[in-house]
Amino acid sequence: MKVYKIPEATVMRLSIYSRFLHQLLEDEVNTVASGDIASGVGVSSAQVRKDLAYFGEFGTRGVGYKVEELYGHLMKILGLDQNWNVIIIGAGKLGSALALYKGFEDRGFKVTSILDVDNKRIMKQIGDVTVESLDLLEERVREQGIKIGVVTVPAAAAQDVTDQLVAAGVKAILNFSPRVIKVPNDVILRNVDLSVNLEVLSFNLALQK
Amino acid sequence: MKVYKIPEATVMRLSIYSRFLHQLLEDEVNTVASGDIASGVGVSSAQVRKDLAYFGEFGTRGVGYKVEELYGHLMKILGLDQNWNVIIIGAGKLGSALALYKGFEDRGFKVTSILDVDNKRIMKQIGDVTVESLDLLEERVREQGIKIGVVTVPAAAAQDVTDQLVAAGVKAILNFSPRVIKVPNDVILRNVDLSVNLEVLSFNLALQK
DNA sequence: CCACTAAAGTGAAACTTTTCTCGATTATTT
DNA sequence: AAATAATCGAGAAAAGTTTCACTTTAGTGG
Repeated sequence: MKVYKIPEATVMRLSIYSRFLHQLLEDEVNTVASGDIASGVGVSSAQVRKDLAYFGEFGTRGVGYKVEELYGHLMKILGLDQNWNVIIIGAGKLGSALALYKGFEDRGFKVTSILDVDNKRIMKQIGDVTVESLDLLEERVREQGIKIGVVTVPAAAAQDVTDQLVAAGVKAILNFSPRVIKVPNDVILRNVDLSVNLEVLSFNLALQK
Repeated sequence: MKVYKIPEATVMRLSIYSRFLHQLLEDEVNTVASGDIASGVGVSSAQVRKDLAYFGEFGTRGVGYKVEELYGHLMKILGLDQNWNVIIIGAGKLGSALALYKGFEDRGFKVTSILDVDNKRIMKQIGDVTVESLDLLEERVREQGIKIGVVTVPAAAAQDVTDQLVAAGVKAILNFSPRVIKVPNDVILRNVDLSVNLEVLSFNLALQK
């Protein structure tokens, strides 16, 4: 089985499957068929099986998958069998909300640093992290072994902050700013553009009128 | 030219192109080639032309596109030649951050209602909107002509809140809760799953190790 | 222990999206 | 006025993704 290139859509679905399995675990369900997962998350059963097939054979023909076992596999595949320290740059409303977002902690992401340039925000307490100066970026990344950075600064500052994260050795960046930013090839970038998402809705609404 | 089915990826890129064009407008650039847009937002020039081709012929061969004109077309296509009133359900950190998010206002999305079930949040002031009881959902949707709802409630409440939005006549939903929710066919749904995004990063980091 | 049923796994087909290539058109230069 | 350069638009090709249909295997009931 070749694991050359996994479609990003597959990875996103795996993440969703894993959360669905977690629900099943809590309900003490032991086995689950691809069709159950499929109807639970709104895809086809063939899709579920194809997605899993990239990584191995986890099921038993005629029976299905053991929930706990498959869940373990998925968490491992997603790299969630470990904890990740995360740094957030930008302590505005969005950065603060993300820092306090329970969904991250539940999945093994721990926000260990929040930095900002604005003196009014520095020293502010967010959860159990204190906002610090952006000058400490490199130091915090190094001492906390941070691989993942989250950018929640205004568009104008996004590229600059990203460059600093890259220079400090961060390997993956989640960008919430509404600006296209560039990173070297060996750094993984994902954009969560809140406006784009609303605009896709707007487009579809305008279309059906 | 058939406008039967536009890929969602195309719509998302149009949104990004339009913001890039807005920058050019501010810099008083008059014309732009598909290649300029392409390198500005990190796609291929053929991709830009194909995306635009779904909607018409906006350029001049040998020359390029008039920035202002193309910008106007894109805004129209995206349904941003009008303002949209938006209701947010869930006045927690994330809901509050979104309500105050400047990027929405800039693009014609106005948050006119924020509702919650929690009495501790009701009456709170967020920007110039006061948090109100979820009981007012139908009333506010009706009187404010709301088509777009944003769900920022905990996973357990997401489906229930969504059903209420649908019942009230909302036609498009942006779901931030980490739960797969179901809507009728005629309602447009988009999910912004913050954890999924981090997990895609985690997957790729784990892969390259 | 054999027939039957359920469901995973898989190769091929269908479909979708992106990239390539090239003819057409416009502006510019000589 | 003709040659040249730039760049769009579109059909074809390529690549990628999803769905289909079938084969295989494990468990179950007679």
